[in-house]
Amino acid sequence: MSSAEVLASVDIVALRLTPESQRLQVLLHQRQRLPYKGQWALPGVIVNGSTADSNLDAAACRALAEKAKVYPRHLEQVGTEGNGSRDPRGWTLSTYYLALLDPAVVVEDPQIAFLDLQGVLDNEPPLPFDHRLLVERAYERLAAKAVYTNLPLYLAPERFTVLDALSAAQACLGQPVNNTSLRKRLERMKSEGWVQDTGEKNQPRLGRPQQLYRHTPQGNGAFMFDRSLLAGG
Amino acid sequence: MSSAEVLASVDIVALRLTPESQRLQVLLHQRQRLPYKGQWALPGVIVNGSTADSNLDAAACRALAEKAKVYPRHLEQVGTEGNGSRDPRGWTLSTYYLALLDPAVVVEDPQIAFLDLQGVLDNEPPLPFDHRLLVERAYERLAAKAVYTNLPLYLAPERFTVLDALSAAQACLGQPVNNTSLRKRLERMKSEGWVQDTGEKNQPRLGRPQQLYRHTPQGNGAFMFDRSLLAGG
DNA sequence: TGAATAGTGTCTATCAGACAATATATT
DNA sequence: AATATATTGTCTGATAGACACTATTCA
Repeated sequence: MSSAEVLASVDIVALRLTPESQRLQVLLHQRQRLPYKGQWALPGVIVNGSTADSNLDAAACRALAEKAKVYPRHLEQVGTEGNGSRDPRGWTLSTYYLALLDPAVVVEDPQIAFLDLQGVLDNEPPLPFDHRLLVERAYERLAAKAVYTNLPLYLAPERFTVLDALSAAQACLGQPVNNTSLRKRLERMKSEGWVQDTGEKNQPRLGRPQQLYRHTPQGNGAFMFDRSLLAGG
Repeated sequence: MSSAEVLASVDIVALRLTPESQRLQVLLHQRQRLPYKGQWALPGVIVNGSTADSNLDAAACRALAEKAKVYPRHLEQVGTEGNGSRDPRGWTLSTYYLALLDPAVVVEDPQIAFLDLQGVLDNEPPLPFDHRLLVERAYERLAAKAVYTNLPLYLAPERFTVLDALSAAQACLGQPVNNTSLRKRLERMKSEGWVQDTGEKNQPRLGRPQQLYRHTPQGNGAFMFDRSLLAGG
């Protein structure tokens, strides 16, 4: 029943905001091979299979580049699932990553699509393997980190307004976020060099123009706040 | 250079507090096989190799049970390292876990030892493979979570005093923790059922007796506080 | 001028943290 | 009584959050 080696793959849960910045979408790709040929699934590759990989993170980048020609703003490993039932081919491992994309990314490949995250979590459409579970875990990671880091900003446009940042945070958390609190967080990040005021403005259909900011991460990690955004429930 | 399958293992970074509750120690085991036979290394097993594993978590439990006959209070997956240079046998994957042990655990097996965590991080003794890196990552996870969860309590004795909880937190964070803040956290946990007052007391050599508490987790996750313990720097 | 939207200022509640005050034991 | 330790209470500071107020545009 068991052998010394197992089939190992890397799967990517790549998220972006819809153009209206209201909802999250998952990048899926239509499988070209068995099993589950033709179904929408997470982009992934076999680790160090027909293509050599220097390490797992490189394999993750390769998966996104090969399958979707997309380069993420943020990429982090979430976990590894391994058991004998997730893949009909036998005992397999999948290390899965959370990737956050620029909302401006375009994909013309018809085998690639962005589907509504909440739909996927509700099994619409159902994904093969345990991909729905992987999506859920990756989203949980994002939601947990959105409470006390700037992770949502990696989903906002290159130059963003306060409203863009607010929408991103709300999409990550799945609930309303206090406008004042978010502004204060942006202020603090500005004073620490993580956000810059571009000086430019964006004119909405009506009303006062919106200031445009730019996200300028100082280092690899995320900016950590020392309080939860959801303290008051 | 590459094949369809890779060697996958699970390694455990199991920590406990020293009897004086001042420092953390890592559980290591003396390797019985090549490579690195005779050296102190993390306990681990080949996933679904000569022994079948229903899933990765089960393999992690098996590693601890087989190698050290130890059962952790808390076990969580930290990450997976995979590359061609970490193991002389070729391209390998290791999924590594953080395990928190009761300080009362005893191990009589001479092939098992608890070595000082800080020493191991300083390469004393040097560990084979990339085990030092895995230890570092697991400890980073613990330190990060100690800031806003009750994770350190899983390292405290079954019935603990405020001082025990304080020592555990300090050992996890690697820096002093405010006594008042910790007491208030215990108060809150008590009001939410996560800590119980046993009514018993412990008499130190001198001075007022210490109240003894018991840690009673309500569910699988950790208790989350909505502020950092280290907000003031 | 009025509607719509953006941005600022003020106040409250909560909790980390410093520190003083009190309680309970041993010698 | 003196000392040591634990525990309680008081005060300050930072910041999330609610909300009122001001600013800037278009129709």
